Amino acid sequence: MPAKPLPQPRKAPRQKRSLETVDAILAATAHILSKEGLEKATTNHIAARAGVSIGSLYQYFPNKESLVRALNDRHTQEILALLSRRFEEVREAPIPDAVRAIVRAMVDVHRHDPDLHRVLVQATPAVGAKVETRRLEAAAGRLLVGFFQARAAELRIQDFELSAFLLVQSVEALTHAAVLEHPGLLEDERFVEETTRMIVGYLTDGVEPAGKARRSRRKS
Amino acid sequence: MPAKPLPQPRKAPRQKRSLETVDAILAATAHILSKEGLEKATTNHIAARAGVSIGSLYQYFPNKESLVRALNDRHTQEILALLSRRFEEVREAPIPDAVRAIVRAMVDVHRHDPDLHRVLVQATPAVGAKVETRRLEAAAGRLLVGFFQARAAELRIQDFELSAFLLVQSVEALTHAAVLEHPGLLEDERFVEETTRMIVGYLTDGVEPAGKARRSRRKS
DNA sequence: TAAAAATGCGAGCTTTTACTCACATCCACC
DNA sequence: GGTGGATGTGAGTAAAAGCTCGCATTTTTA
Repeated sequence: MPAKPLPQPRKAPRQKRSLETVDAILAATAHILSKEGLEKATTNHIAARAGVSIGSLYQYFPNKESLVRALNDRHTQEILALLSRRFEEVREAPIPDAVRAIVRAMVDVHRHDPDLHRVLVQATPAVGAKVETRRLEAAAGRLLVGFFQARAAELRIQDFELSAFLLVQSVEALTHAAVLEHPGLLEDERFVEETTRMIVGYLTDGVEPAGKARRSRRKS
Repeated sequence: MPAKPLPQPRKAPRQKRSLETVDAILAATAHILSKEGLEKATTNHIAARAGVSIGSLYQYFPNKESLVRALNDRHTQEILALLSRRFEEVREAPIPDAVRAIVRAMVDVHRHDPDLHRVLVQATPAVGAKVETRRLEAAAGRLLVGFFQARAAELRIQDFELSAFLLVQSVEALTHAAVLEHPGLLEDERFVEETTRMIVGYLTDGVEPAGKARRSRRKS
């Protein structure tokens, strides 16, 4: 992979007028991506929809990639902010409640604008934005590891890093797959419940509230 | 999304000579995709690398998409064939062994040519080939559901379809994430073990060989 | 209010790239 | 060996889309 030209970031908007321009451009990008798809998202089309000239667009975004990147970054930030908050909230909650809250947070984020998320998932690798996704996954992983450390006594997992990787990837994939293939699942309580059950089982050993432990004995 | 023109499939190769041509084209596509990336994979470049004229390429592949599709289809078939075989083999194996075998199969498939897999994962959504991936997931899901039905007595899951969805998506995501971000993990025994443990825990209730059941009692 | 800076404009340039077509060559079959 | 179908060729076409640049307009500043 030969190094890309690496375009200089354009000047940042300073006046109110230009801030609105940038907003309009991003809004148009999001709208076109989610309603018309990636291939219809040409810079000229975006500029037109934003009610802005193509020249103005290139004053703030050095190239097409940076548009998708900007949207993706925003998305990424939102998710991370929400996750941080949730992790804070459940710091001392019972494990099942904590896990459920985190899973539900992920579902909620994606329920907001499924179309946009779908296209971002699809566009992100094509553009160079895999980096951002990776950063998000890493940050989420760190939050999880922190949680594990604080609650180590209640967990039976050994390698926190590895476990965090498994869970981050699984939950991300499940919400994405739901968005892409079974949008209905995002509204389905069972989806959150089963996912929670899987994770809690992995982290602890069984979800049953206590004492109700079942022992299915098989041939050793 | 307006319907695509849907290009007619070109004529199939009949003589040995042309079969070799088709092979060379596919090999070149795979090579360029895995070594130079998606954006370098122009039709002219592929034809050149294959030692074939651009005209010949278009005699057998109606458009660029169909090249990536053909590769992806082949990949998909391989995975499905391997999975079918493995599911057959473990039909009566203890659950943990069965799960481990399936997980390992997925890892093995991706270990073969990680670069190609990486690019396919990245290129597939950009091209229309999401369909094929979905078909694979559906087929894998059916294999899993079949397994669940045969072994229902040993499982505590209720909704086989939903559980199959969770597991198919999780395992696929984990192997892909490993390929993309931590290629080393594919060689790491712990990766297979932890993934297996997560799944077995979800399916049954705890992996401990029997009698060794642990009861971590928490505040109800 | 005048100069300077920031912002906005959009015709059109440039490059890229998928794809065609008219023709040459090879091979099977009689 | 000759005929017709299969196969191979690659210069060239056409369309798309990213992006520039010279200039107009608005806002800030002094």
